[in-house]
Amino acid sequence: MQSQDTDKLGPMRHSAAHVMAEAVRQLFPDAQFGIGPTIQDGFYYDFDLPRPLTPEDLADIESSMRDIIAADYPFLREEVDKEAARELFAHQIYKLELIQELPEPRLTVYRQGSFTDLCRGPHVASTGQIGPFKLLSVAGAYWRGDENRPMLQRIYGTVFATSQELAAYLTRREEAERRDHRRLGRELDLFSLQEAAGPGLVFWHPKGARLRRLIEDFWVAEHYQRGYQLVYTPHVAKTDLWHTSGHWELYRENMFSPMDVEGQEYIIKPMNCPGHILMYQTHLHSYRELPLRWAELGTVYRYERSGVLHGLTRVRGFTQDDAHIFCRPDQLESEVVGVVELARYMMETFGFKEYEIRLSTRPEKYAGTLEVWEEATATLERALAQLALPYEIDPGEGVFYGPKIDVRIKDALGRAWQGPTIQVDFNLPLRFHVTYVGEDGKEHLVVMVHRTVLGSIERFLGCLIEHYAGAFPVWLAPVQAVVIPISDRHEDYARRLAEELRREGLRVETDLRSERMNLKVREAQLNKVPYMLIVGDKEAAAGNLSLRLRSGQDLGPQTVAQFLTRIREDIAQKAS
RNA sequence: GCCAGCGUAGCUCAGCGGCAGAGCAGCGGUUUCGUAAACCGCCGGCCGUGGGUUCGAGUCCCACCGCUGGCUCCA
Repeated sequence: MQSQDTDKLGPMRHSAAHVMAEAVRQLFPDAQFGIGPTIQDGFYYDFDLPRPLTPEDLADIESSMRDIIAADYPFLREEVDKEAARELFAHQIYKLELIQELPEPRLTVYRQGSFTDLCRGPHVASTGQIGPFKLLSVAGAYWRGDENRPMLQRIYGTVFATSQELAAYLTRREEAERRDHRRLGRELDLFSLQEAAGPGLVFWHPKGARLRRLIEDFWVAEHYQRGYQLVYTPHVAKTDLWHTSGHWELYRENMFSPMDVEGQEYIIKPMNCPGHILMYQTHLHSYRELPLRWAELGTVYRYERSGVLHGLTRVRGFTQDDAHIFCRPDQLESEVVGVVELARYMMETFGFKEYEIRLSTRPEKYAGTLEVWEEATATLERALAQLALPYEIDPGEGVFYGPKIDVRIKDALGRAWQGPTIQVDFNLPLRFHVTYVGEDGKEHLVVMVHRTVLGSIERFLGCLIEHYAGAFPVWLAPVQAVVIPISDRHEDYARRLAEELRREGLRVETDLRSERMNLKVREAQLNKVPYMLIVGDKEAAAGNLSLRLRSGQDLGPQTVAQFLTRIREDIAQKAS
């Protein structure tokens, strides 16, 4: 059923793109046309127009599209040779470029009504078969994705087979907006970004800091348990170090400018690896010591172009949950397995049940020899096979210094986020001459693995906020319970109850404002506090509490012991 | 960085050449209440910043800063 729908949806969306192009040409007869493909949730078409599009234009285009659809023009497929195609699109510079580059001698064009487009198809039989649609937004897009080429105007739209599905899609977008971490970050008072400080720099408010610390504590405990050791390294280092590492040459565009300190140049670190390597080199290492797994919640600063900054997910200062594993070649496979297992455990703990794994192989520009690349890539494949994990190969997408495994996690709305990454590095051990003394008494180059499981704390928290829609499970909730007295005379009891629970290690607040209970319940609910403990005459007399969940459920009277059992269970399970 | 849009009170927004507004939040009071908003009052603004046009500029123009949606890039 699903596949039937998607089978129809593709041609429908592609056809809608053609209809949109026709409508745009009605409005702008001199428009130059780029390409108009289908995408994940709809379609787009790129145009070169004499003036910028306005929201009113979108409405006009939509109504022309409705006319074209109502007229039910058939889509006519036609095969032409390149010469004929060039004539057909004689005034369309972008189409001519496409024709020029297509390898096939014969091309296809599709006509509907008065409009003809170069297109492989397929399309629906006629414009009338296009389902309910909506144009969504206008954006600039470089021709062929190249920032040195002209910028075209792209219109995004979507089509569904039924109006119910279209409505469901639009509702899903609204839901995503409600969960937006930037909005929830403000509403729940978790973090802020401030113009006075500069863009892309995050301020963690007390509640957000609490959340962050809880995640970091969990992260630290898991790492110690799995044989990692924690380290700390400085935030700045002499520019020379970055020359040695190769970052100055290869990563400079992402680095902040050097600063002068007593005539020496220093740079704020964009990565943690050189620091770990310097520590490694403070003494000789025997093959018996390896692997060394050094982890650091390392805060790095990278220059990002202003236009790419976005909430917590793209910032200029962030903390990587970084680790570098120094190991022997024969240890690489088991180390990779260990990292993937750790990553999987952490992701599942945070409620991410679905993910996709990609293995990126050797790019065109690379460090090291073909042999090491092949060996390392094969090792990564063996590790994934050992774990029986399905994965896709991304050819040529590896970093210049080694192949990598990327994990993309899916959140509660099915959106994909960049999660754990594991990268083998052949470059830095060579550049810094990072070695160990082997069984044979000789020096051997270590194999170095860079890995993160959360990516960066900032981005991960952004993702987590949206995943949970701000309603964090009890073990992560900045405030786990709020005690709500019904009237002033229950204040003492409320205080004592909160104090008792805090002594049990729980994060409990009291709401002693001179407000009605209804308001306090409402606000606790809006703040997504998991438990509301309501206390009035009956509770004060009985020494118990009345329990309400943020789901709205009223569980009635509970003893303190009952509540403790319940919440401890939640915390232990890292559930709800 | 590029294209487009947007910056008015802490937040959400109205005002679009002629006296800066509303709701919520905050503060003060009244109310002491049984599971999602009690009532009354008060405070609150270099209308993002700088320049220009005009008798007069939140309002029109220019530049810069920031944000939003994309593009490119990315943890």
